[in-house]
Amino acid sequence: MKDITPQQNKVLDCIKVYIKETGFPPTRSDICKEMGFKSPNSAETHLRALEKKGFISIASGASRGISIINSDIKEEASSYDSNEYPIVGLVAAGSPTLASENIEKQVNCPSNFFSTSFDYFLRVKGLSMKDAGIMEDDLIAVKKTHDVRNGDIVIARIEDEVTVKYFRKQADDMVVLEPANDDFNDIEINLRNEDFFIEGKYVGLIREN
Amino acid sequence: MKDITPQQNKVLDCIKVYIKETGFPPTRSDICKEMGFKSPNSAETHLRALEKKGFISIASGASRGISIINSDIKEEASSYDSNEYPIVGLVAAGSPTLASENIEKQVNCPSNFFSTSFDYFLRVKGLSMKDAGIMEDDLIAVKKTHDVRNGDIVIARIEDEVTVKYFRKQADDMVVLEPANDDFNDIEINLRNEDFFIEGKYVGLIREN
DNA sequence: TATTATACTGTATGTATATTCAGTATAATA
DNA sequence: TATTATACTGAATATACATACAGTATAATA
Repeated sequence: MKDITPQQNKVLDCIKVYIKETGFPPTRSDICKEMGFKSPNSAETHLRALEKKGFISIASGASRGISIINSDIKEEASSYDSNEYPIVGLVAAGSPTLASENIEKQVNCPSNFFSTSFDYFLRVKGLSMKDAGIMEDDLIAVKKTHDVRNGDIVIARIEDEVTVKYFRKQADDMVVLEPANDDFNDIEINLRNEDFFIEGKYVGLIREN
Repeated sequence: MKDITPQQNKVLDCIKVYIKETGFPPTRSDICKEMGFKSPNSAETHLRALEKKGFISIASGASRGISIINSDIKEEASSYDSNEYPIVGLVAAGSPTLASENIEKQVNCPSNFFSTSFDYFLRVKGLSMKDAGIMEDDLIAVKKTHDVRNGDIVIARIEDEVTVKYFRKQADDMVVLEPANDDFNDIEINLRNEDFFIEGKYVGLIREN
């Protein structure tokens, strides 16, 4: 996923504001009015770019069929610096962020709760990161990013499986995911022939007892 | 606000579910599919009734122009009560709660953040509870209470030392504090001749990375 | 250098959609 | 008893809207 451009970010913000104010997404024409465009195609191309980069999804054929992916729509809404963050279950298949049916619930949390901002909570399954103090059913705060360094704890997707592990880039085409538990083995990934994706970075943890 | 009929309630629910799942409101036709109606006018009349009763608003002329009034999200936001909680350093001497000079800082946190209410955060020193996933510098949410049971993780004070351990009452005059780390030994306390005090109970944990 | 991504204007069109009108039927008010 | 609210079917229509096509222009890659 490439970075968002300033103009695309403006369009994305404008969509979020529109939804917040009206309760439903804008049409291409609405976006033009807000942004000052004179052609609906200006909005259209921005939407396609945002879709391609994973910030929104567009329902084909449907009017106003825009939905924000893992957004902080309420960001501007709340006068306090708190947000609703989704708790995503670490289920077997697919990207954890995209599947709306995976959202357990929304929790309210100050947005500056951790030193690093974050996008969602992931409920941990298994004990592969036990020695890092990450236990079953813990909620880990995930920041969506691809900028990870050796030694970071990352949320990665290999094929259809999502996992939390230490990240280590061994070579240009080789990544090793290391568990923090002697009962588990390292996972070696050949980037050339395996579908590997960094969903984000572990920036904090919450445990309810 | 007038009473809603069961059927209207079903329609309202169906709209809410649709928005939650797709990110945008349904058309009259979508409602028909969900509800089993055969005419878009069935949906239309229900929408008008719901609008009249103040449950939704309908933007004239706009497609999918339905917005939910008094939605769950807004209710949650308005009933959101947050508090400042002190972070107390687990320093050598004295009760952790009382010493104001021990307060690292105040953090904002929703009061219903953990299933159990709590009173302050304690910054953990040492690794004696490592196998319980409690690591150095973690913040543990502490509820001030004396009602603890065997197996609970408690914040206890022995003489002038504050510690976090598993609690086990061995006999009427004997309490054992068990660490979650093989490198540490159990602490046996004779209640008759030792100054022992339960500061509170561990109800949650927060870690910043 | 050719190509791709960004960032637009402007026109056109099929269809998705809101919305009205015409009915049928039942239960609850006034 | 007349009226109003509820709960639908079915058809018709103006328009709201997505979306494709045809351009122009600039900056960033390969």
